Amino acid sequence: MAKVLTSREENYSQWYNDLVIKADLAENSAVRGSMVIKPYGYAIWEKMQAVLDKMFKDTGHQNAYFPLFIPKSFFSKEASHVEGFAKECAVVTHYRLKNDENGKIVVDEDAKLEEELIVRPTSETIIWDTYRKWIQSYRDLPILINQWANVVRWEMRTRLFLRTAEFLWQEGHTAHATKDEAVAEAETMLKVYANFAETYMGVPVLQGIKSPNERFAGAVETYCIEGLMQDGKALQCGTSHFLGQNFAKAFDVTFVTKENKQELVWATSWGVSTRLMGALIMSHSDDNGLVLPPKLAPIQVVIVPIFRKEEELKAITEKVDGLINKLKEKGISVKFDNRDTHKPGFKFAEWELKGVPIRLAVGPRDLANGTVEVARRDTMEKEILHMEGIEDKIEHLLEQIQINIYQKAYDFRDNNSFRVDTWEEFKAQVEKGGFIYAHWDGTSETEQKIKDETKATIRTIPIDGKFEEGKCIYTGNPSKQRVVFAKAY
RNA sequence: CGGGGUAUGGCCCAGUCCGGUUAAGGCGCCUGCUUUGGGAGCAGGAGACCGCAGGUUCGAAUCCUGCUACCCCGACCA
Repeated sequence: MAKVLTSREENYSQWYNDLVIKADLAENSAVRGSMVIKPYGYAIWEKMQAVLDKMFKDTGHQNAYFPLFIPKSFFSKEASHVEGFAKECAVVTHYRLKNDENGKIVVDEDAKLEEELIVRPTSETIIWDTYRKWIQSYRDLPILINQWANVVRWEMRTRLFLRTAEFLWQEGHTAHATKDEAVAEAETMLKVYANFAETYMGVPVLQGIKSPNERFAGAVETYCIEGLMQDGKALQCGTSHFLGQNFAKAFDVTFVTKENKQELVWATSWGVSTRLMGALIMSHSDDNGLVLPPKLAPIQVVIVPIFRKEEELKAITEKVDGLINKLKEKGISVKFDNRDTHKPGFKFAEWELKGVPIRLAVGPRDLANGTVEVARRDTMEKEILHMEGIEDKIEHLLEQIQINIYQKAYDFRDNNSFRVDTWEEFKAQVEKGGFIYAHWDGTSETEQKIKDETKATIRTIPIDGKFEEGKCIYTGNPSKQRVVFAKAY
């Protein structure tokens, strides 16, 4: 088989870059750091959106849309928030172009904006400025809103899906009357994300909270789900924030309680982005290409006819037409690849590269025997089955593949999670990769020093982590719980 | 923003050191024939102001100057 991908062993990040391009998911654009998401890649994102959107609505949220542009003055109202994002903001300063004396298009300096506009890196500020107008009484609460949007963070170094200057995401922004309710909301959405990652993406994730160093700018507490990629590096797959009353204070959002008292509103925000595409790719795929979980695959079953003459294709088409309908009735997406411009071998390789979970091949031999060749992408196994009742077997096989993909990723994480108790051991393990459960004294200084010396950061402090007395890996100071360290994307 | 590298048909790239007149090859593309159960073969064909702007020269992809873009490594980050 002709090799089109760099192998993972040879160069993991090159493998990833090759795969994104070759599987037709996305490509670099004319704009530095911004990508074009191609139809096949976007189809996966759309499936993710559809599932998540339903999950959000099932938990009581509604969609809305807020502006792309945020007045600079709004942005500077919450001190730690602005500090966190200031260095990566795109700023709009003018609203008109003109021809200069040489006929070149230039910015019209006369069209300077009174107040500069920030291109949103996230929407807390514009949303909380709006919520002030929406909220007067406890009767107006809670507000449970989500928006699907693009945001811009002017990153210095970018990678397709994992970090781009502009990316797509959803951001939920909720307002509550009590602290407990807001905390519960942040935790609920974390569970939604974890459920989505595991059940649909087949990516096992650790759930926990972020250390202060890794916390979202403006949050009181940041919750996260963390996945482990095949190269042993961690990838944050989603975050949910308990924002306390920070934004309510900054934007003066108060409400009157039943007891007629003025109080500040409690807030949360939560988001997942097209970065999930990166997690999906890096969790399951192999040296032959993408491996997609059936629940998110744009095409779940591809049928490749094997034929010499048009009459043969016609006979095969008649035979598989019924099967295609039966599969569609089951809600299974099928592609009949009847192109006569490519040979079967080419198609096999191409659909493997694109990660289609199941491939059926039907040729003259099968027509004679009433059979079909079934190949599954995750294990690359092939078997010949009778056409009779094949649709039930395919439905079942898709479920099996979904389970197997998750199990494989789970086992990988399990085999790459380590408990480490000495600094020497820790440094050695960081080099090898994986999740490292170690004791930490709870201070930002120690975390920073560990990061400076090893590049490993605290990915999460597990929520369901067992409390256990121990000594900090770095300082030897007492610790009550192991936290998870790893090198991260 | 530091350090390194690259720029030549749609893509990968040779040629650049040492200047010389049809800019080589592979992939892909088009046409035809033969093929089709794991990325087909043969024959023919189209496609390039050699990143941009100057300069040196009889002559520049090649030498000089300036610029721009992209990639890799760091600092920053979902």
